[in-house]
Amino acid sequence: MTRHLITSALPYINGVKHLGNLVGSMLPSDLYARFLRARGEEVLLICATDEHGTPAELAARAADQTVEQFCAEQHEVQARLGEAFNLSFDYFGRSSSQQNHELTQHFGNKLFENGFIEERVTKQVFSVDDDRFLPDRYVEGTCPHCGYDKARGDQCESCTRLLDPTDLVEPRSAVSGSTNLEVRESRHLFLLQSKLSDEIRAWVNTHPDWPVLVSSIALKWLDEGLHDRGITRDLKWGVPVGREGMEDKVYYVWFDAPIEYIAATKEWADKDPENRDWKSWWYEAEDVRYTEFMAKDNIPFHTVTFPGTILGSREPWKMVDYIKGFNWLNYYGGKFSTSQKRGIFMSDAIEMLPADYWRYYLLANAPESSDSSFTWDGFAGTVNKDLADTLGNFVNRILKFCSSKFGSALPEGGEIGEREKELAATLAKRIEAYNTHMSELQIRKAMQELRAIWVMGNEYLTEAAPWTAFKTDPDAAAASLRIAINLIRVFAILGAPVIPDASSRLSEALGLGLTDRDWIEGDMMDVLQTLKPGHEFTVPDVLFRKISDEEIAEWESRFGGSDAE
RNA sequence: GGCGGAGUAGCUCAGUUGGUUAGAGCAGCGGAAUCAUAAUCCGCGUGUCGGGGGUUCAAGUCCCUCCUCCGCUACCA
Repeated sequence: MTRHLITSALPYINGVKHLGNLVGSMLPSDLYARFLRARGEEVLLICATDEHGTPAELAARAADQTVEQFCAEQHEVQARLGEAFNLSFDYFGRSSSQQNHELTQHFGNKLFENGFIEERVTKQVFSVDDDRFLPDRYVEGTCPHCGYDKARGDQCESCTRLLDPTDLVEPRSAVSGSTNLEVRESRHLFLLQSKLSDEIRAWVNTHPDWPVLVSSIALKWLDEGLHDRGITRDLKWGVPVGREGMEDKVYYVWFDAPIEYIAATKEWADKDPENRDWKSWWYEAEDVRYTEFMAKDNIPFHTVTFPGTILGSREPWKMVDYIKGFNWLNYYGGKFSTSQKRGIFMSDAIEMLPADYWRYYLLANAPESSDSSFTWDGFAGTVNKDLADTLGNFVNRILKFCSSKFGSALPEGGEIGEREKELAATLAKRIEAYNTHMSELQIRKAMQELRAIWVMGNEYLTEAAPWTAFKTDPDAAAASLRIAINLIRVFAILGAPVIPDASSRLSEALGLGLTDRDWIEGDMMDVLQTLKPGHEFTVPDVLFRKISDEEIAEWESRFGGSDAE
């Protein structure tokens, strides 16, 4: 049977991630993994923090910590937030792990052996006072074209012209402001992507099923011609190149980060080597289907750069089968931004409301076909209407009514008839559509279908009207209540990949002990009669609370989310 | 500048390879019901499908052009 390897783009170590990061890779990867597990599939879901690079070093410096300390702490913060949002990673690794050092060096060496790497001498800006080389964008100065005094060494944000750091007038270090800069020569390894271009294109062409967003970005890069790319940096923090004459150099973060997908799997296996075989997932893994999740900024690295690394190794490593790419989640017209403190961060969100509220809203509004917008109004509307009213209130009304009229167990008596057959038929159709959308990763459509399934419960109740039937024909009321309570079980199971906490509470209320391997299958008439008369239940607390207008107003002002901004 | 994505009802969005009166949810209006978190269910949409031109028996869907927004542009990751 096919095994499913799933990876989420690695969140960068540089601070808590916002809702845009969450919905752009981590959350949908979790949804897919949970869905597949429930269908009985073997799944390995891998994520990790991406810890190397200049921003990590500077963030550590700003926090007055060593970069090792900083990364260790931030990794823990992100791991805990992942747990808080119920992200069911089988392993959440670190790109700074020993395993990744070994694998990154392995790939580097293979590429070298196979003639895809060569050394070149480059000229780089060196900041004497900072005692470090500076990436182009960490050199600031006055733009020679427009006079903007905060132009960066790679591009002037004012006139958008591309620049070279040496073009800048009065250049200074963006790290310290020091103007004591020199241009020094440095030898670096270059990945000869131009030699691999045809192979990469041929590989991309074997995947016509990819979303347009993904393949168009990949082909664009290939059509423009791949540049040979420097894959080492003059930094101390990173994977050492380990080559003679390059003792002070590390691999570029974008070279080692995707390799961490493999290395994190090894980290996972090393925790329990007797029972876990990391290599079977990645090497000659013919029975594995590999799906990657990422936002659109990551697509070139996963469709071109990383595949080039693997192809150039001339070893049979697993390459991605399907890529699910996402657009941006915007916040009142602009991007969520860490540096500008715009938007909502995972740590803020989880303090305000439980994970399920965010999970459902984000997935129901996932930016699949284009950028989508977060608004507080929309968020509260979705939570209140879909979760509290349609789903939560259904559970509440039916269990309260049953318990007050018949006691806290499924009542006996009555027979099911035509109405229930219709319900079963519709339910079967909707579940099939839900399964299809989930399998095809049409996330918003899947959420619409899930919601439609919840609505069916209320429709059924309106038609069966047990509160009316009870007065004249208690048996008929009992029969429809049994069906309705069985629907709650159906909702608990189908909703588990999306709102796992609520599903657990429903499972508990119905005394079911559902696991993440349960799913709804088989004849729907049987499904709707799974729980028999006499089966006991408890009435849970309100499943989802409503968000008030006052809260919306408060959050809008607290997070700067108003159109008047 | 180049490349890519997007502009569809008040709001958020669907609209397969061009084909009957352009759809959903929310909001709004009317009705039913009263078990329930004042929740539910039913009914109601004359929208220049960004503007203009073209191809076609037929275009939101193809072609050209213009406008607007967003992203990428390879040493931020």
